[in-house]
Amino acid sequence: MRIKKSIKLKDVARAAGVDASTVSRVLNNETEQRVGAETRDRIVSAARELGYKPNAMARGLRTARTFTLGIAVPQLDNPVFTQMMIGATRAAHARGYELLITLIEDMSVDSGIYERLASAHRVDGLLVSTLEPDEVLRKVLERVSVPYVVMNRKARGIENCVALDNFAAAKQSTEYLLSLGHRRIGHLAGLLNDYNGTRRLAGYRAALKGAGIDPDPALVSEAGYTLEGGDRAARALLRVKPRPTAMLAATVMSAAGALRALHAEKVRVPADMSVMSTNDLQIADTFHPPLTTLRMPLLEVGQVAADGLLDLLESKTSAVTHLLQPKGVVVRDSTAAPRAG
Amino acid sequence: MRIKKSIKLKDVARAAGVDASTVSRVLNNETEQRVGAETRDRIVSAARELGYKPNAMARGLRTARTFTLGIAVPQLDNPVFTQMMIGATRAAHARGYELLITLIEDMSVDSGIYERLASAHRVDGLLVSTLEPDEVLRKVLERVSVPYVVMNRKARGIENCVALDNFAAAKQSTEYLLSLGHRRIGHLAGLLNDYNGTRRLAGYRAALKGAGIDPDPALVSEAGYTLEGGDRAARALLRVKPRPTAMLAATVMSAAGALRALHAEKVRVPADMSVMSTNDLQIADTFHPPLTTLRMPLLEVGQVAADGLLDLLESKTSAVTHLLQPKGVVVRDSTAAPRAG
DNA sequence: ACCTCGTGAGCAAACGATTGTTCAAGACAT
DNA sequence: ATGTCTTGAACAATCGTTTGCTCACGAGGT
Repeated sequence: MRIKKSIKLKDVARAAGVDASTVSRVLNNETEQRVGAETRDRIVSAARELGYKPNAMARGLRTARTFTLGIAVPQLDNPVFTQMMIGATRAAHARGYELLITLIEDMSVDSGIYERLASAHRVDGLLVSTLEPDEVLRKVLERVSVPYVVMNRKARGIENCVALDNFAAAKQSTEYLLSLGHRRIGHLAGLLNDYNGTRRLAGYRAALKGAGIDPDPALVSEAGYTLEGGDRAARALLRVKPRPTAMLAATVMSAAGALRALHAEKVRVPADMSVMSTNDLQIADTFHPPLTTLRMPLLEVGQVAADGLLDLLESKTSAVTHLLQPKGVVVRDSTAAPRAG
Repeated sequence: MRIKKSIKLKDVARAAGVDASTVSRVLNNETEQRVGAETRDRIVSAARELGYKPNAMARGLRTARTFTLGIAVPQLDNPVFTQMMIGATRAAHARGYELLITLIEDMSVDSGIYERLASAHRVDGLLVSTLEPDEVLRKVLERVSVPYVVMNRKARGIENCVALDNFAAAKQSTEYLLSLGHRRIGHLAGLLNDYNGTRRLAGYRAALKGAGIDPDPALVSEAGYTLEGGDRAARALLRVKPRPTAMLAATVMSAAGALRALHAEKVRVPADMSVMSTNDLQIADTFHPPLTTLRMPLLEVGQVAADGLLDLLESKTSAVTHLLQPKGVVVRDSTAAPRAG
């Protein structure tokens, strides 16, 4: 393949008739350092003309900064994570950083983020998203030698987290269903032992109480975040008497499972049952009927986390803790008022 | 945040009572170089004990190898690209390489992959997937100073490509529909000016001819790769007389659009119309009815491309050209025999 | 006229690893 | 006992940048 000799600082220096150190200072905008205006011009144009790009390795060695962020996610075939990645890459690129991606399939055994990234001086900081329990996460992260921000959860004992306000999400979703006239609303809960799952359950309950309804524990069924889970949990709710008129799913995937179960049981959506999800994905449009959702700023989680991490690195801030708010209901066709009577 | 002093080669050398150069040779398994067995043991255990990890920047500077691959994709919210990324990360990690991700929104203006990655010595090679026309792609890539492999297409004038055999995919899909008894099969084509789209169309035609059926041009409607496109193209096919009994969509997304249109037009699937897609995605399971597809080795595209690129880098091969084959029909519920008569 | 000071730019030493070359010491043959 | 090999390991240069320091020169103050 093509071999092009690369332009070095020295080449620019020679072209401009100055020392390499002077070129370096000019190109790095050292305002404190004094360089004549005319010399500066000569250097800048020489650099542009030659198409000079600093060697990232050399610079990284000298300055101990890589201008690279690591992002560790457990899956790539889940839109939740890829949305965050999109936000993170945008933010990183906008500030001149690159993104090194690493898949952490099992954090408790695979210490990749420590060994490969942090310890090898490949990244200046880490963005981490994971499904592991808090203690496991903390244990891994305490070995990490660079600043980090945890995405999409609030973990005990970890300061820098950017999470979604899933309490508000479930509350607002439930309130939307209430506003349609539903009184018996079932909840296909996420995992009830994790942060996001418990926050959603609390938000759902808060909305009901706010409407003067006493939450019925029989209407909560743990579905996790999968199609199968949603299917199973929806069937469980169908057996409850009196039957609910609406179901609030934690995720789009579990809502899809619910829709499948409802189709199978010949329950019409939305005529006999409304279904909605506390978060939104593009594929909600492909469902039958298209799924009403609450739009959550998933992309912004990545963006805010990356920006926060960079602020941390540049000492513009000392802590990154955000709780991002829902962005409103996306009304599609899976919700309607309950049938009279 | 935590600052840990990092262990350097010199630290290991001091601990083992030898010179840094000797440590380097041992740790890099220089079989040619002679080092006493006892010394070797002492070094290895000292390195392990101290938890030594070579500084990637320093090594990269000296060796002009970064052990990093760049991967450039136009979107991250499209499973086609994320599947390839999964394969690529697995292959890269397995061979000790990291993956630097970059989003190329518009290749003709954004020369990111050249400026930021190749020219700055941040990557040893590039994996590129893009939707741009061949000429644009070639123009951008000819500036790139590192080896590269193009994923998911065969581009004119570019040697190293890993593509899917979409001719075979469309042919096998069509043959499956034929085997169910369908004779009038519509094709929701991809874009007819790109490589994959034309290959699929050809495969679809070949299958029909193989069954002694003369392809009816009226049964081909360009749908592109979107929900809307699939909806529109499906409606067009419904107007053709006599009406087809099956539709072959290029992608899962356009099939979703077709399902939507068929629901709206009260055409039952699969009773009145079979629908299938020439490629598979997880979300096909969430459709109503679940979509019959052909499984394509999307993940393997990334894997093979990354492995090929690494072979290229290590001079184990001089060219990477693969055409990956379909992996069989995934029968779900959207296909059935046509109704008698 | 001499000393001081400010300005602009070069010198040279890092950063941490790799690698060509040199060197010391023991083995062996003459 | 002397010279030649072989073996094991140290020495030192180098990769391309950044950055502390030195230095030359001209201006300005006394």
